[in-house]
Amino acid sequence: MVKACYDKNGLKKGAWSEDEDTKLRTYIQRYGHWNWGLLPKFAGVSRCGKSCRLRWMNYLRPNMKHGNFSKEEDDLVIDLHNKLGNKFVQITFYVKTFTYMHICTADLEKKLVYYWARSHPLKIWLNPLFASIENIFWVRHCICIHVTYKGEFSSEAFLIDICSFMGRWSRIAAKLPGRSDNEIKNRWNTHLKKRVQGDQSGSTSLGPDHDQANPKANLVKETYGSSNITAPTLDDETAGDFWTEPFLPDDDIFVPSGNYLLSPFNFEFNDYFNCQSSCHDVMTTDEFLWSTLDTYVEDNME
DNA sequence: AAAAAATGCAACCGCCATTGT
DNA sequence: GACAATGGCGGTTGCATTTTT
Repeated sequence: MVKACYDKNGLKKGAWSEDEDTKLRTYIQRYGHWNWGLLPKFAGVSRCGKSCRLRWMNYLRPNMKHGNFSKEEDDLVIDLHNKLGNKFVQITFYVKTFTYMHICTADLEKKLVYYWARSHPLKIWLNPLFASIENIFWVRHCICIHVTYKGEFSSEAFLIDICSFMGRWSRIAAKLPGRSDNEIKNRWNTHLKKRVQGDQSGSTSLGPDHDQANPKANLVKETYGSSNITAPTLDDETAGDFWTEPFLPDDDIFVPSGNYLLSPFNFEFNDYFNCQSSCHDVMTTDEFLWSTLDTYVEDNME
């Protein structure tokens, strides 16, 4: 029997009872979770909002799986953990906030882009003599930046995946339906970490350039590989200026033409720099980009 | 059978990001 | 820009359960 304990505000802590679960589940299914801070009071649960949120997200949500992980799930967690080992905070494209505030046409888009960019300042490395930003807008969880190259009459669209900024466990959980980030984290810490360490003992899976003290540097290496592209850094003093150097490699291997789907943090992007020819098709899926845009328009236009 | 140790996992805590004013 | 409220994440803890001695 779990002993009930209470915090200084008289709110219950510790394991949830069936009665509490029922109250919380019933309330959220009927009214949704509009405000976690106020919800417990309305749901009749003597818990803090954070505790309610955690209980819902990790246990009470519909379609949550419980119990043992299948081998496929374990393998997927290991694989994704290997790829997403460090939380991705590397920003590849930068745009100075005010620069595009007037470019956005719809107020909603402006607001969304503004709030996102305030915390994740973007900067695109463009030379105004050669290119200009045509439009910036919101497409589901992505920001789409449409650039036109002057003189060449060509343009391309950069689609930046905001999910790239989610935490590691959340990103893994997104690939495992029915599993919460907390559950996956526990699974990793209690089982999979040992399994992986056992597999790796005596051999290192990290590259010779891997710098254990500097994961960010590794990420840059992994992202840009051995190409001549200069990875912009958040610490760069010049990063405050919009009109900086063009985001182009020193050689002519990577010359943008046509419309590219560039999601700087997904695996296709990384692979692209490592094996440009074989991944070219993935990168030039115009159809995907424009069908996504069509969906966005359908969803948001009268 | 009982005690000790190990394990697993739900829940908590603190920090930081996000959003509103 | 400053501040406050809220939300989300990662690391950790505490306790129930299982395994070992």
